[in-house]
Amino acid sequence: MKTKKHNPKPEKPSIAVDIIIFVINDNELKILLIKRGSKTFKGRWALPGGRVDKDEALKDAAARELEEETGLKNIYLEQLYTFGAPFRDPRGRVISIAYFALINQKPKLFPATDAADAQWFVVKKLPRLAFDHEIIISTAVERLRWKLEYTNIVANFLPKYFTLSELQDVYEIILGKKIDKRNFRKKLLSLNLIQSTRKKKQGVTYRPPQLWRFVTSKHIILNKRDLVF
Amino acid sequence: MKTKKHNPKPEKPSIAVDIIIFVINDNELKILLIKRGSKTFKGRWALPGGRVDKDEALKDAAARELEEETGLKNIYLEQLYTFGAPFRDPRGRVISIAYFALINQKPKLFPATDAADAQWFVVKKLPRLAFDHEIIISTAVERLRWKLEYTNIVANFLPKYFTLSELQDVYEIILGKKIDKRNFRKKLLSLNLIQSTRKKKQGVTYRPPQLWRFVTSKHIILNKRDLVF
DNA sequence: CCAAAAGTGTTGGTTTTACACCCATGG
DNA sequence: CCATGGGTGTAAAACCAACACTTTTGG
Repeated sequence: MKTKKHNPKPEKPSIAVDIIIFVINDNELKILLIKRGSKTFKGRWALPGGRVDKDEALKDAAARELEEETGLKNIYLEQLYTFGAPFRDPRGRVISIAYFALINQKPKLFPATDAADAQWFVVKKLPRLAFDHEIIISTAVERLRWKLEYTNIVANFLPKYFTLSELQDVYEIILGKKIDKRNFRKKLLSLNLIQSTRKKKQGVTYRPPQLWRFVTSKHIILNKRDLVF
Repeated sequence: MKTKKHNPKPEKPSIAVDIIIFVINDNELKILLIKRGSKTFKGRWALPGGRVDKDEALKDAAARELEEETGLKNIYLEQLYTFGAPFRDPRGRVISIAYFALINQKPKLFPATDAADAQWFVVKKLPRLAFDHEIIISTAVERLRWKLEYTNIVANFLPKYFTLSELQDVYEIILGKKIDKRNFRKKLLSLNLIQSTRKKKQGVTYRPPQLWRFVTSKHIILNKRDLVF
């Protein structure tokens, strides 16, 4: 084989970021979707996202879009994957770098001006989506499940203080299966990711559970074998 | 917080793909680097890569660049990460989608016309590199190690028929540690990824080892606990 | 018969899984 | 005293880590 000089048509596609914002609410894993107001895919639901500014880092663009929709700053954000199929956007080529964010409560929403509406959807019951957003979302869910098992990423879904049952609930909701309570506690405690505060949850009508917190808010990658339920 | 309509300067950066081509050779993990002939970073070594054509899928662009440099087709290619820091390229904004490729032997090289040279480098002893390519490479090595432990990706480094020692060598080289031979065999055989051919390797001056092959060339994701040495 | 690498099992320790009852509180 | 979820231990099975000698071939 001889090298053919490759020359044709280098193009300048548009660059966008799309964000999957995950939250746990009402015992469900949910994501935020925006109802499209502009003509392409008008009325369909889509991931929040937008253009990357000049001299703006990709992650900063994602953080900005996140803040514009939710008002939240300093949120866990991770680059997911880059979607660049030639005709994924009917208006012309758009390469989208997808990020996902984890938040610990539903914020008030500030739907961007080109959106007709914004709503939280249970991940297992999504409406029809615009573009290739189904694939982006399922990639994100897969990654989330995966990282739940070998990082301390779960911390981002919880308030500063939480009970072991609340923590277990998050695992069960995302992994989609029941975990034995004793085994769950044994394992989590053995990892030294969380520590007991000496406080108890107030105002419950049953035996008050202890409150725990994560030892660190840094992202920790566990030993591969560690967190498999 | 009120939604500020976000409008300023959406730009059209250039899009490129960069490829980390891994091979195992002389008991070392190596990658292909290109010596830059054009003025920016002239003389420095860099990853092979190039522009994405109009209507060309990102992975196809990576595959094309790979073929242009090596003549190889139908190679395992996986999207690694997207690097888009605003000033990573001094000529202007370039967003690079990095892919990595695994090949099972050094091919003849066809250095592209804008390259002064192309060479294989041991990953642990790289020269100074252009752009942010150190970070791209270390991200790739990390991913490779990780995937070695929970997929059958290792198959791509081996010829169709191979011995168990050759397979073990690949693991040891990439993971950078010795593995006990008996435990290695026990575990690998229990996974049913490989099967014995009834043949033996010819022309060796010692007890001829059995030849094995992978049951499938499809990418398989193992049970998380499975392949940890 | 020598050199070289191939091939092969056992044991002890650790981890995982499965499983059920009593406790502390508020009403 | 009832309802509610909180909190706790044990035993069997599976898995992992450490370890050394015999075999087959070519020269």
